Amino acid sequence: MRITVTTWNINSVRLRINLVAKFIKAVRPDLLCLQETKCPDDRFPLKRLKRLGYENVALNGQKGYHGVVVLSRLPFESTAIRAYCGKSDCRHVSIVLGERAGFKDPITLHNFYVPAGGDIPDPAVNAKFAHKLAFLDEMHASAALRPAPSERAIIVGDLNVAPLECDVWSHRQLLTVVSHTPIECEKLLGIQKAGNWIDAVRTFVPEPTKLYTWWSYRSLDWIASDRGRRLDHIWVAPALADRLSTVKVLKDSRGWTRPSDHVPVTATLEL
DNA sequence: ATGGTCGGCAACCGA
Repeated sequence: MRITVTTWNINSVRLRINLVAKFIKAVRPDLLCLQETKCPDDRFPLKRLKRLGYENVALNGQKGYHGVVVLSRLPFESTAIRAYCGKSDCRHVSIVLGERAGFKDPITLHNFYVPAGGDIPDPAVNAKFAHKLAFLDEMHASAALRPAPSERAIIVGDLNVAPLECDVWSHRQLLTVVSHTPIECEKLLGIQKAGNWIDAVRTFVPEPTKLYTWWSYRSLDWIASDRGRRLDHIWVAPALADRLSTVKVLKDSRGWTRPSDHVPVTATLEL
């Protein structure tokens, strides 16, 4: 059995529902994890997505900001939502695939939208950056994000950190820019290390090859300047490491009409 | 060196 998992910060699911449909028709992932849906659950375009084949939906949305969802062609055993930093922000949803989906051994999938962290990389003067660091600390401390050796688990999402030098267009110029400051990179890599997570994307595109998943809207010519960052991630637990067969970053979608500033990242697992 | 653009939702906030 083969499953495909996509993560995509859609930056408003209602505005870009036609781009979601276009992506689905081209890629048809089994699991589509979106972030920044910017949509309350009762306004989510459920019918359209069900018609597109996604009958199983784990929603965690709110009005105006944030919001995550897991859309699935396969039925879930369970879903869960975790609140981080004592806030009601919709930044996490997880699902478990099991016997109903044809898996004897369950697979847990976490979908995260880590706070972006504002502009000033100093937690003493920027509460948004302090929130981001606290959020990463809470992820580090979470037992749910430290899978046992036999446990089949996946983390995806817009983690809003580009941890490696080759995850940004200029390591030197971004050292003081939120998303690539040393403290964030250390914290993100610390979470990865504590859970023995494998960075699925870098399994196929190893360092030092440059690879990005986000290009700012504030660029006259995003493709010519190519000042990107790799903010969107797929990590797998050790039990799934040798099951990865492909990873694709759909850079073309950044050039679609009225695009998201993030592009979809898709991993394939042979189970 | 700075400012540049989006989306939500109705004045700015967040990215």
